[in-house]
Amino acid sequence: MSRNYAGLSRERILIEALHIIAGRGLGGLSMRRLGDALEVEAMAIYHHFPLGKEQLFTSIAAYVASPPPTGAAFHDEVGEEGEEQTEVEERAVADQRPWDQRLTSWAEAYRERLLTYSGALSLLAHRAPRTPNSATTWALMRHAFDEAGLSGEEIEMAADALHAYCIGSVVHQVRHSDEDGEEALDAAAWAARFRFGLRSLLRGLAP
Amino acid sequence: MSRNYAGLSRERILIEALHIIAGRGLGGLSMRRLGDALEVEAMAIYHHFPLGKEQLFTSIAAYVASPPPTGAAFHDEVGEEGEEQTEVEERAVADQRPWDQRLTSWAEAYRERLLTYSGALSLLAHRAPRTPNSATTWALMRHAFDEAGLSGEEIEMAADALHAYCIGSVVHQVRHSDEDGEEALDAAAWAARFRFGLRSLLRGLAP
DNA sequence: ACCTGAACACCGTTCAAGT
DNA sequence: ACCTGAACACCGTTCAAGT
Repeated sequence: MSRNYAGLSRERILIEALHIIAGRGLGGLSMRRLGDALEVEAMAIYHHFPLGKEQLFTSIAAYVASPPPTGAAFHDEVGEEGEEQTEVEERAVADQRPWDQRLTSWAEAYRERLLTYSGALSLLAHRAPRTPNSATTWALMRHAFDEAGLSGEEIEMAADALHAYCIGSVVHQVRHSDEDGEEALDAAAWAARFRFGLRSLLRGLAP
Repeated sequence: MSRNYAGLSRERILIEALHIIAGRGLGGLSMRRLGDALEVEAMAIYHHFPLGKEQLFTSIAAYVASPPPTGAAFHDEVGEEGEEQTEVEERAVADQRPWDQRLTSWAEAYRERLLTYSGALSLLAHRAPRTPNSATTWALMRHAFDEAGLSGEEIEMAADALHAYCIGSVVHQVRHSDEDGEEALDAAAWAARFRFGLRSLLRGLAP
């Protein structure tokens, strides 16, 4: 074929990659299959991800780990503050509920997102992307844990613990929900367990 | 070569695979490279792992996630109670320290093991092996959380939360310790953060 | 700039064959 | 039972070429 300006973009490639991962698992994602799904030769992808599959993986990890209501994750690494981001930050600060309710909302949204893209979960184990809104999350944490009475390094440690609990909960659920065991838990039961542990952790973190 | 009875075994293959993962990462583990390291044709591995690489991965996950002082993880799936296991169980029950100290010891040992084989961490996200001593761990949890005052389903939820926190902490550390950020944490700092969150979680779990 | 197509080195797995 | 060696389909990536 002569011309094939397929309107390829990083965003389209990323979305299609997530489709394939959702359908056939992470191992089912190959550059050739991704090219087929995009109706393009596989090699065309390298024009948008010059560093190849590893770069694609990193971008997927960034997309999954960040909770953007807009397409903030697709902005280039240059950390220019988009309008959406400031908006999110303002909303986070404007939230007048008590600190534990704010963190509960954040944690449940984060869990939801990780669960939605659970097929890409293993990518998060070795890739820490510089997500544009990680600063926003950090601001939210600092604000909430400060209100809770923590100070200095305690805030950092509490934020780490909360992140760890969220990621670990989803990993734990994904690990065990494929089980054929006697009593397999449904989604609601897993959510209840998540909230139980979350409540306990937040209670224990407050001095 | 005519004869090459290389004394191959599931255990030798597993150990060598972990070596390769430690040195070159999970992506660097190929059947052919594994064969080379064992001084054997790659295809010989299929005699010990007939289901191929997927079975090898599951076995690695089982080995990493189980804390056997002996080689308990290599026993066949047939759940015969080995002597070592009963021994471990007795030791766990004989531990006279308060419940939170017992769980702290368990959690720190679990974390240590996950950290030792952190290269295989992503395998744990999608494989829940029937580990021989998972029953032992469960007994320890039940005993400890029962002593803490939890009852019925609360004990299960607390045990899940503890597991989730441990896995998530290691994932979080591995994700971020490769960072080139301004203040990279050393191993001791990460351990301190782990203990801080663990203490908080256990405190919050007690009624 | 954006995409193609052939090529290269590597991969997992099957299968018949050797001892 | 345990391992070899050739073969097959597939993979990631490079590179010269097309528009």
